[in-house]
Amino acid sequence: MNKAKILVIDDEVQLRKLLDITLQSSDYNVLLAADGREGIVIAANNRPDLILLDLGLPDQNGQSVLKKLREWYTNPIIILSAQSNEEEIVMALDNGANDYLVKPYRTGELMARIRSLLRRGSTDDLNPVITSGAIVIDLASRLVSNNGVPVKLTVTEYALLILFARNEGRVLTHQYLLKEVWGNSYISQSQYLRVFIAQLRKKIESDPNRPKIIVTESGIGYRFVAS
Amino acid sequence: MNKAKILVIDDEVQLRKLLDITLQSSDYNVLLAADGREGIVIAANNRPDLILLDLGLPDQNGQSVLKKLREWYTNPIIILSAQSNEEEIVMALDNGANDYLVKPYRTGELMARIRSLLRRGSTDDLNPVITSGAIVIDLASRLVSNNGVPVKLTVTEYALLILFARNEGRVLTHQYLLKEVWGNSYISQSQYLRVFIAQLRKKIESDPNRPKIIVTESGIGYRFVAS
DNA sequence: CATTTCTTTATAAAATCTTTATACTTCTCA
DNA sequence: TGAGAAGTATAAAGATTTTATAAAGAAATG
Repeated sequence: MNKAKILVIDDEVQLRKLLDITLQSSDYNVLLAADGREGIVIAANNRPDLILLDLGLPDQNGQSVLKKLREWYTNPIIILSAQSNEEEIVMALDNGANDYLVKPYRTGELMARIRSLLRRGSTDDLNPVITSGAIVIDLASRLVSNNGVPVKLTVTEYALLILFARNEGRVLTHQYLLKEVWGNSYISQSQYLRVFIAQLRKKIESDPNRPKIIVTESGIGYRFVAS
Repeated sequence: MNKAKILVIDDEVQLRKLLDITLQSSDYNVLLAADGREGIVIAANNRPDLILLDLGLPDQNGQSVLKKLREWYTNPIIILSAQSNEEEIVMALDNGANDYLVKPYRTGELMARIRSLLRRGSTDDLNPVITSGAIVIDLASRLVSNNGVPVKLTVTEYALLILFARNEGRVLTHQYLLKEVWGNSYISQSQYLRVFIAQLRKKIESDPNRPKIIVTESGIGYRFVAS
């Protein structure tokens, strides 16, 4: 899964920095904007997955920034504000905010609310898939298929295939493959590797005698070729 | 546009009545439940567009009601609670709540938050039912049937099956399954898992010796295959 | 207390890994 | 070029690990 992008629009430097650190440590990609105008520009260019918007912005009324964003921006927007009067909250929510937190807010709660909003919105569940010719590797489901037909791989075979797929086009030496899949103590067991390469080819190559996906580089190692 | 249906689950009569009146005057259809058990039943039968859930319920822990609802209910859930401690809020949000309001809340704000949540969502999804071959899992009524014949499952078996069904096609590791169903301290008890998998297969597979629904991925875990 | 469900243990079966044997390919250098 | 060496491919047998299942005792349920 890809890191979610979060845009923070806040005029206070300290708060911006604090949020930056907090969000980064929760493994989000963070974008920062110091005022509404800048926020709108960055949002338009980067399409963040979520926006944290401080209502007490200097350059324009926060509510109008919210409205402008909502003209085209459909992902969640959370309002952070020192204002706790109901009128302001209701207006923000009716202007398209998905949540409203009164400052000082609690970090854990903010993070939970962010998770909650990202959870639903993430309809574009991009599950990472690697393809080479007829074979498709679905990393999230740990599923490999050849021409749509599921291929059953053992743990070791799968580890080997993944390693190849991740280094598509590159020659991987025997030592490297043995070290990565079996561990340091197996580095000299190259016969080992051959047995598994043969098994893998039997399962994914259309003609195992003339391999096109896992190609031998005599004396060095093997190479995974995607078409 | 049709009136939105809102289910209120709250044990206090006065609050329930107050919400009933407030919501009706905002032109919603209101359903009322006095405890978690009743709430789940009404939710299953009526598929409300939104649920207001009071966490201080008498019959069971509110968080567990929330979890049970979330097994199949996908529309917004707003938590109302007297508890304002962060832990409780974070837990509720992570258990699938879309919002959390601390009592006493302001009516106008609650209404705005309801509008906000109804604005997006309302992707009226059909029956939360999962099928694989002859077996049918009705998540809303917690009913499993094999060729139309009801299958009797223990709580643990059901929890396991649900976990599989929600991750159809994906390989679930032993550790993950053990953690989710039995808790962190059971992570290494994989023999355990095998016993329950065997039991489940005996109940739902047409030929338990050649399983087609719960497939073994040797060395890793199991995979649920829907047809 | 009877019944159901959970937990543990034992053992058989299956799948996978490891090793061995042998044939095949590619490379090297007289 | 072609014979030997080095490297590679593959099948298959044996060893090991992982999985399936029954069954018996413990705990929970009602």
